[in-house]
Amino acid sequence: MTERKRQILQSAQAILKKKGYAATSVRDIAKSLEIEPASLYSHFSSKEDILKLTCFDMASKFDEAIQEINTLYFDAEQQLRMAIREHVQILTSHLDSAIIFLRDWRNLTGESHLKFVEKRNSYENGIRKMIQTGIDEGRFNESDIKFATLTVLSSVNWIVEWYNPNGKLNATQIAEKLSNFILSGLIKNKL
Amino acid sequence: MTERKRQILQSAQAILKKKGYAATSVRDIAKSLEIEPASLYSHFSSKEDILKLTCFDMASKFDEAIQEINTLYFDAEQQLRMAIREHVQILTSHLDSAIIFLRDWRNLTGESHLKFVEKRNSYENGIRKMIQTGIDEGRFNESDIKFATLTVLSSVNWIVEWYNPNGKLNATQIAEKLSNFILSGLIKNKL
DNA sequence: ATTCGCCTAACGAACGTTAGTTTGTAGTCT
DNA sequence: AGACTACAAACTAACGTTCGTTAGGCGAAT
Repeated sequence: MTERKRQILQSAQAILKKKGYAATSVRDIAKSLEIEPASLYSHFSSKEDILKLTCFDMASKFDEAIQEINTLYFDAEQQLRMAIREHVQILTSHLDSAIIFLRDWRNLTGESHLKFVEKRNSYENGIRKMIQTGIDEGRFNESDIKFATLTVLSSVNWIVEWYNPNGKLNATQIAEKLSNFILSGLIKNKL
Repeated sequence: MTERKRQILQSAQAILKKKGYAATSVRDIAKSLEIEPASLYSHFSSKEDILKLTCFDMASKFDEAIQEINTLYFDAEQQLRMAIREHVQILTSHLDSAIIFLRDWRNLTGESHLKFVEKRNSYENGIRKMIQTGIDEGRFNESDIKFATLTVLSSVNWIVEWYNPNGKLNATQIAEKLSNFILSGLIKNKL
């Protein structure tokens, strides 16, 4: 990927974040770069190509994070804390891409769509396993495991809807607070 | 609203839910009803009209729910539990509309957009007040109040992404589990 | 001499919407 | 009972616009 391509991609993502993929035209993207629409096709093969790159780029980041965590032999609580921290870190440090990744992946077509869903399920599965381990270790409350997984992911993902890079909470602080919140819902009371 | 109009609206919402507002054409909607695209304009003034009706209909439901709860003088925990239960109930019993409401409101333009954001903030404020009351009463942990509010709403709203009307958990059960999860993150440990 | 980035020009398709008309049905008057 | 009116709901046909994309060329840098 050339420097210029990355530059264009970034500019495109800023608009896609604002307007959504389907509501954004190739001409919108070109305009923001002050080039002609046709010029984009020197860098990308199609509009969907931009979406594909964005979505799978983000998916890889999450993939790497969870795989790295899994190679470390921590207990379930520590693993989950790390996963949340990494997840928040990825979301907040690539906010534009993150929003597109979470909101617009549905617009992927054909094989890309299938592959994406697969990757997403695989990540979800990774989180699920951590929670399951916590239950097996007797540290987490027994609960509907799918429910717990999705609740965890939802609180984490919604961050992108309100996170403000200039706000008073930085990514690390958010991750910390969120971890505490989530884990207090999972961990057994020590009576 | 005539019976036929309601019927068309429902059919339209089913497609909007699947494809998203921006990616759905007037012709798509017409096709599913087996009528001509132009015929839709006997019932709606524009494509956005359909979106407007859907979004503000849902907004009213949430509005009514929170106002009713506020007239009951329960303590913060009870209020929040009721709010979550009602919220889940509304989402799950109007799943198509709910998804459009949560995902596509950004496509509203002009005054509608402004008004919607206003209504949304007002609801968010209602939840925030409940949490604040809980803190003031000394029952909830002190915490960043905005953060807490958004985390609560996020876990609740994400339900629409995975809720299955034919799944093993019904709306009431989900509300119950979710309330427990959320409140265990808010309520002070009784040491 | 080749490649890169961009251009102009234009394509066919799909878009939201309109104007004006037809059809079926229900109620009213003779 | 049959004719007349009124209205809702659909139709046909088309409008101007915007869409994603392609073909082919031009200038500057390597």
